Amino acid sequence: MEDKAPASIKQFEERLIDVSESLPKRLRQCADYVAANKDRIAVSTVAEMAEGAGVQPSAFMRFCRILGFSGFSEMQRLFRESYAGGWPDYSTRLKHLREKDEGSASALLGEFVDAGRASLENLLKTIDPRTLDDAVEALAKAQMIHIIGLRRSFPVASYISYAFEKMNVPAMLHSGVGGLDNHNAIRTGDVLLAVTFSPYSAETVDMVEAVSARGIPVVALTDTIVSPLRKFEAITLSVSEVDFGAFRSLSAPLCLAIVLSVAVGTKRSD
Amino acid sequence: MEDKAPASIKQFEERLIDVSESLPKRLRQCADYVAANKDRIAVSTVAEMAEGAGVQPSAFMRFCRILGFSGFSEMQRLFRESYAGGWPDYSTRLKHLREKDEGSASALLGEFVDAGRASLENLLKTIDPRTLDDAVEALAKAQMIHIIGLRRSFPVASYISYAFEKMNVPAMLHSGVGGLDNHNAIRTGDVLLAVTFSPYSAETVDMVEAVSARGIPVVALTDTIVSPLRKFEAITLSVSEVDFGAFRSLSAPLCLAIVLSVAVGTKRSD
DNA sequence: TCAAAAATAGAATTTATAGTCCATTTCTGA
DNA sequence: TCAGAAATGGACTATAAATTCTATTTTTGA
Repeated sequence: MEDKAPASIKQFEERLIDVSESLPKRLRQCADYVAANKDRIAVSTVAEMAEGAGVQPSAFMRFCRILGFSGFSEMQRLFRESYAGGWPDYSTRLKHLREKDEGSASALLGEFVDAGRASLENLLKTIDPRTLDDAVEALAKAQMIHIIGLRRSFPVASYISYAFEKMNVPAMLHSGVGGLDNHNAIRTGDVLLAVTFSPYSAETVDMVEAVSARGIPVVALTDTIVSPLRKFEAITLSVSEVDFGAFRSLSAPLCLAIVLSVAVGTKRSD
Repeated sequence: MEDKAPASIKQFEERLIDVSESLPKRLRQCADYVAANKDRIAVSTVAEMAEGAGVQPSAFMRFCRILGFSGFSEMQRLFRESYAGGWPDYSTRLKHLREKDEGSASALLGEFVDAGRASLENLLKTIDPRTLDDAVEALAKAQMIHIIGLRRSFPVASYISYAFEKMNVPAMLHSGVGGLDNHNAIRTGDVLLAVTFSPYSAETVDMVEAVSARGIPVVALTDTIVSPLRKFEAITLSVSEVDFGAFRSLSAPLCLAIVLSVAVGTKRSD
């Protein structure tokens, strides 16, 4: 009843405060319980919420209506969506895009910008500061930093290499030019910084394996936890970038890469 | 199948890593999607998860079983229970990071993420759709696309090169390996795609000049309007990236680069 | 104190979602 | 190349959850 449903958590909270003054007993219990347990809404059933509030499910339903929702489900949707951070569903959006705008370049731009922003936001949420610190620490102590990252990961690797050079950090980019490998350049006291994303290039995985076996520390920049680099003892920073079609904009990995570089550069200059 | 269900997120992750090596295609997709979107499990239905992973719901069910659960619900319960509801939203989280020890790696991360987001937003506002279309048009008509971008711009250039190759667009990256230039590879009918940001590398500017004089079309990806490339007749896409300290995260240029690549690739395949 | 209105509890119904089954396709190894 | 095994897609069923309905209780105000 009343007007329309809150469209954001903020609006929801305002509405809750508004309304809670003038509520009868049971509905008041609902309001109090919800206020204290907002985070449960996304993952509970009405029955559970009702029990928590000490009321009947039907009472809880009435409460949802008073807040302006059509029912519990609608209210729950608000919380579920805002939780997952609005990770957009790209495969379907891409389909739409194809049909609608015939993939006009500016429409594409909008999608990629969106994907990039979501990825960056997610990066902030998922990176563990401790692991990041460990990675910086390890790299800062290295005599020399070896960087590998091929194919899709090559832009990231090359940017790290550029940044290190600018900051006078001794680093070597293993780009495999001319098929010349330089595995033997990696010596005790050095650290390997490996960048790889699905599909993981065999060369990178091999190098990590070989180097790791020799007891040389490895810092890995990869996607998700199922990356093959997990097998080895490496300090692993995982970043997930939203796919859009077959491509990713690399925003998040690059952002992390530059942070890593600057942090290492700063630490070393102390 | 297998033994018993994981009893914690940690066990869940271990299990996921364990099995993910040896999974067939569809189940592998499930594993990858789940690894990258763990937070979604608590608030999604099987149908949604399956769609996200690009598989049938029944395949996703099989996947849950392989992980040791009796079905999706049991797996979901694990995540719902351990769901602490931790959403400090993006802006408050960012504030925290900033306030926390200045110069720590995570604080830096906050700054770069923010800079990246701002740059992307700005990109959307400043790109002229007409110019973008012109650029796509020109590149799509090219017999061969030559790409140049050195130093700071090299990651962008190399990513474009990667994307073109994936989409079967004939392209050549002029990376200057070994100081071997291949200026003569650029022939009538080709187009040059030049990427350069301040400080503009002389090699790139020279190449644009030479090529432009021969009447070969040039598409330039550069920053601001004072770029030296302005002198030549080029289709110029300008992107400004927010600086943070001496470095930029390249989010915006890369985003534009990938859009350009995908648009060109799509157009050519018609 | 009593009648009317509002609120509530619990059962009944509807809907959404998980979970199952089997025909078809795709791999694998001789 | 082919037979057997594994994997897959999609329709089907069972189940759990949301929602509605109504009889009963509680509150309100004259």
